[in-house]
Amino acid sequence: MSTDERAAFRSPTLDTVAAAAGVSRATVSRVVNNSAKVSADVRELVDATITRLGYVPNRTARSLAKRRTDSVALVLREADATVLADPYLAAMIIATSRSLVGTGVQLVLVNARDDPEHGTLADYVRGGHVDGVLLASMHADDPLPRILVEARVPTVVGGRPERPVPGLAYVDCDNVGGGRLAAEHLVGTGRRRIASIAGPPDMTAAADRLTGYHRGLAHAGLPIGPIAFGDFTRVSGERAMTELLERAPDLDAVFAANDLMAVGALRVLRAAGRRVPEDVAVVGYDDVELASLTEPALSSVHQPVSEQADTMTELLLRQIGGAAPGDPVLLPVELVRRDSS
Amino acid sequence: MSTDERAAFRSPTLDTVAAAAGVSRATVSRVVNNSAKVSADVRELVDATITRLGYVPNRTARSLAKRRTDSVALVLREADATVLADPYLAAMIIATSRSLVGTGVQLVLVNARDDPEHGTLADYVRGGHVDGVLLASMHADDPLPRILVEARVPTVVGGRPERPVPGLAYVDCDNVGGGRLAAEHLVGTGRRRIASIAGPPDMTAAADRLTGYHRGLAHAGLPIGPIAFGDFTRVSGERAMTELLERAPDLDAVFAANDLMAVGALRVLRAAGRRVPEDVAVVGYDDVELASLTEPALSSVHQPVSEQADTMTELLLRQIGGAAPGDPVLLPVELVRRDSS
DNA sequence: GTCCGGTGTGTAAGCGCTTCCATTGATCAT
DNA sequence: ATGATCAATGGAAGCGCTTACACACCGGAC
Repeated sequence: MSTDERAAFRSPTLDTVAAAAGVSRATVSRVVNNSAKVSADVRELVDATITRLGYVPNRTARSLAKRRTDSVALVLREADATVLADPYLAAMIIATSRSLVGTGVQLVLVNARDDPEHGTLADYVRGGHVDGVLLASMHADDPLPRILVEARVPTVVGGRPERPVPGLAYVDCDNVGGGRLAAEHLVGTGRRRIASIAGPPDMTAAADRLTGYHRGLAHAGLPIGPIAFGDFTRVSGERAMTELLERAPDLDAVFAANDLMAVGALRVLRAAGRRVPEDVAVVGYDDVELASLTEPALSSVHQPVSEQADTMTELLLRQIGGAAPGDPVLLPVELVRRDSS
Repeated sequence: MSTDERAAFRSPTLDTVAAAAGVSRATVSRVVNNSAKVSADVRELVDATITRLGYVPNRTARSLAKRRTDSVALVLREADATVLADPYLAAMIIATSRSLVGTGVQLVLVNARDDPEHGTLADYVRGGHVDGVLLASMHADDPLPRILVEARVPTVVGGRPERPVPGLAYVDCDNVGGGRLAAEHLVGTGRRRIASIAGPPDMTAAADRLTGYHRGLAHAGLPIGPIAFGDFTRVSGERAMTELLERAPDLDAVFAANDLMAVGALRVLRAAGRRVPEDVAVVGYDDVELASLTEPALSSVHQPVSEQADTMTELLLRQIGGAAPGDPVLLPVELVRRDSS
């Protein structure tokens, strides 16, 4: 069937219904939006006509008239497919989708790669296809948040932006607290030569976790152990662990800035003949499902992903409704202790 | 900033540009769509005006006028959050998003739970907010595909529908072939008492894998081993494996209909003191990243998820363009052999 | 010089809906 | 009775864009 043919099956419009019910378009519109004063009998008549004709309002037309699309964009700022495989991000997508259920707001998934040159994405948003933007997984140098704020597009960022942007709302998990939690836990179980596999320094989440970890050690009066950097992939975790073992063969614990890298560490440790947790304790971050499936099961800092998504959408919808962006929100994390530490 | 205030910042429209450039709206429109004949100098003038004014076309208005939204829905038919955690589904979402990059078509993620009563979703689609629908993870009794086809909404299903629906396009991975591949592999490595953890019988993918597995055994002249059913979650895999060990303590191989359940089986086997692969060989299905991370690493049937997503979007876009739905597509799978078999 | 076929541009009629404003009867106090 | 008030409805003007159609203008064929 061609587009033309399909057009022949055009569904009834407000006019059709109005004519069939013998009332004006305006009245039908009022009924559909259950707005204002419509007498009970007219309402009933119109409702009946609507179901009889199988009328369903055209969202596009409505959007145009109301200047409101009732949909928001979830923008993923990851060009790299590898990083997109991150289960945390996947969880974020699902959670966001779920938190929108029942609000009548639709979720448009926008892949960052739609945006070869900066500005295109901003234009898209300004094009009026969405009422607001949820920004996930940003990198430090990303100009997008500022652009959006300046274009007065309601925006909420997941995670702390590198530099504060006035009027930019964001919802972060307490990465500093999480890093500290991990350090304190390891110290508390008697570890003294604690190494760390950090994430990419250009991501604030990674930097904050490292900061917290440092603080935890400092607070316990311990020196800062060796640090190797990864990019949140398993392979980079393996590389980092190998490096750490060379630089500090006597380490007795490792804190990895995410679970994928922790899993990599686990493998390298096993290959090197170190027992976990007897010889080396390992703590990961994110608490993705994978963490409970490894052998030994991985201790990890749990992030409230659903809550983060819920908060983000709530802030966004409120902003779309006209409220001020409001203050940043920091969500608490907790350590889930399993067998690896 | 309230909605009203924001409205005050209304961006320039076609009219604004037309007035500023001293031409008609139609001409500006032609330039924007680089359509038809516009003289070089006028085009240049208009282009300049557009950038000067920072004009960006309003997609909603365009959609209304063209009866075309340039966006498609990806509908997830899973009410249950647990199943939504399936990495295969996550991969599907990402892959679909990626395959749309560069087409100018947007992806709207629709959670099935938006659809408490059947019909709502169909209405949504007919509401003209999307040009077509991608259906993922359907269950056998789902009336949606038929409804969509009858409403003449371009639709492509991922996976084989239980009952053939005339005029319904779908893209499936060769589940029968995959099941058979797994069986043949296990037989080929000398296993003789092969058990199976099957998926929910109301999902065609699960049923087909089981069928293929049966055929593989039959072809080798082996009797069909014990079968336990799970629901594609890890926990159900554990339960199933426990049951199988009771019913057939002498089994020497297990084929699980997905990786999550295979991981569950792995744990139960270890707990039961069976060595993998020495005592019991295990093969999973899906080849999600997790499969390469278990200990021992899991052999698994690999599905071409990206290719499936690509094919689906391609078929859909073609259909939206006016082409007939076309024949179902069956994508080949392959066995990835790792340490568990 | 007239007629023809292009070309480039403008005019205006939508696309399907919302919403302001005016209109019409009632209802009520005076 | 008379005007004021109010609820219910209709009329009509948009929302910002596309696109058939008409029109003017041009060069060339006759």
